[in-house]
Amino acid sequence: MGSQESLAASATSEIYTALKRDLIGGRFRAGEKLAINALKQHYRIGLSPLREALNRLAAYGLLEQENQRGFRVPALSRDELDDIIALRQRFEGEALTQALARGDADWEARLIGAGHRLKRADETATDLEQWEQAHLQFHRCLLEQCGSPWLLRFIEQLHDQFDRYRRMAPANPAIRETLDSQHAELVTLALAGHSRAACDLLQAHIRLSGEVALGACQIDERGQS
Amino acid sequence: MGSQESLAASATSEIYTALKRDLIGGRFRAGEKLAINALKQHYRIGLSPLREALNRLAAYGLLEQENQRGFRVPALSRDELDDIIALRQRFEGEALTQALARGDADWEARLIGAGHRLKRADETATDLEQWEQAHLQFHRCLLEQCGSPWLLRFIEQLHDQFDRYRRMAPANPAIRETLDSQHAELVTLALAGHSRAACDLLQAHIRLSGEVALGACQIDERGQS
DNA sequence: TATCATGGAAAAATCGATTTTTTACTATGG
DNA sequence: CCATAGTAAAAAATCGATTTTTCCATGATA
Repeated sequence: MGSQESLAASATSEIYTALKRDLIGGRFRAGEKLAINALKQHYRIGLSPLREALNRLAAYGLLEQENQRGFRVPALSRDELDDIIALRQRFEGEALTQALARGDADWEARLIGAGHRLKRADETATDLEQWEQAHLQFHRCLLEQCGSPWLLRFIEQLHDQFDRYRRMAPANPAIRETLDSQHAELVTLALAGHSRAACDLLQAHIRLSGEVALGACQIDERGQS
Repeated sequence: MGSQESLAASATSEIYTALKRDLIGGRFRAGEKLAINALKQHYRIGLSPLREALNRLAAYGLLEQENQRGFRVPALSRDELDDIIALRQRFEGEALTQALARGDADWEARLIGAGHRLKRADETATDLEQWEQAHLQFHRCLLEQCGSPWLLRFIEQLHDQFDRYRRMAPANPAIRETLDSQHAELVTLALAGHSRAACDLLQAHIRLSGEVALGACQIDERGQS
C-alpha cells in the first residue's frame, strides 16, 4: 500500500542491489577475484540468482568476467579515472544545459527538495549510506529533466564508476566543504536559469570531486608495489 | 561486450553472442515476450547459461526485464530513435576528432584495410551478415584510436541499439548508395587529416542512416494500431 | 453487467547435484 | 636447476528437478 511502484522482490534483483552497493562502497578490494561460494554464504543466497546478478554487474561494468574463470573486481587506474572524469564533465554539462532549457515549476520544486535533503544529510552526517543516497538523488534530480534517457543512463553508469574510486579514496574534509557549498550554489544558479554559469560550476564540481577520487589510485598503486 | 579477452568458449558467452545477433538482426518482434522454454529448445542450450545471457542482455539494454515476469524485447519508439541518433552524432563526432588527433601510421593502414573490406562487401553483397560485420568493423576502426574506452563503449552500445532499428526498417537502395560512398569519403578525409570536414561528414552519415532507420518506427506503429 | 474470488495450467525463478575446467602441487626427466 | 607432464583439489559452469509466482478461464456475488 502506498508505494508508487510495486517492486516485486526477487532474489536476483535483491542480490544485484546488495552487490552493487558493496562494489561501489568499496567493500571489495580492487582486482580481487570473487569467490562465488563465499558470496553465496555471505549473502545467504542460492547459486542461480547470485550468478545472474554477477552477469548483470559484469555487463554494467562493475565486474569483469573471464570465461571459465569467474568474476573479478576491476582494478583502479589513473587513466580510467581521467577518462571517467572527462566524460562526466561533458555528459553532465550537456545534460544540465538541456535540463535548464526544459525544466518546469515542478522540477524546480523537486530540485529544491533534493538540495534541502542533501544539506540536512551534510549537517547530520550520522549515516554515511544515507548521505550517499541523498547525494546521488540530488545529482539525478538536477539532470533528469534533460529529455535524453540514454544520456541519463550513461551518466548514471559513469557516476557509479566514479563513486567506486571516490569511496576508496581517503576523505578530504577541506575539499568536502567546498563540494557541499557547490551543491547549494548549483541550485541557486539552476533556479535563476543561468545556464552557462551552472554548467561551468557543475564541471568544476566534477573536477574537484575528481581530485578527491584520485586518492584511490595512489592507495591502489602503493598496494600493488 | 567490448573486451572479451578469453578465447575459451562457454555456453553462456555463445548463447549471449547468438541472442545479441538475433536481437539486433530483427529476428524477434519488437515488444515480444520471450518464451524461455522455446529459446532453450531453439538454441539447444540449458536453462542456466540461457538465463545468464538474458540477464547480460537486459543490463546491456537489448532486453527488458520485469521481476517475476520474464524478459521482453523492447518496443521501438520514434522518440528513442531520435535520442539515439542525436547522441551518436555527438559521441562519434567527439571520438572522431580525438581519433584524428591521435591516429598514427598503423591506424591509417588499418582504416584503409577496413574501408577496403567494406567496399568489397558492398559490391559482392552475397551475405548480409558479412556486410554487417564489415560495416561494424569499419565504424569501430574509425574511432578506436580516440583514447577513451568508456566513450567507445557507449558508442558501441548506441550503435547496437541503432542497428536494431535500421535492420527492422525496409531497405532503401538509393540512400544506401549514398551511405556507401560516404564511407569511402570518410577514409579520404580522415587520412587527409581534415578533422572538421570528417566530423561533419560522419554526422551527416549518421543522420542519413537515421532516415532509413526511421522506417522501422512506421512499421511498428502500423503493427500496433 | 461489472467486479471480484478461485483454481489450475503455464511460466519464471530457484535450488541441489553433477559435470567440466582451471589451478596448485608434485614428481620426473632433461 | 628449469621445464614439464601428471594428478588431485578447487572452482566454475551447467543440468535437471522443484518451488514459487503469474496468468487466465470460470463462476459466484452484488
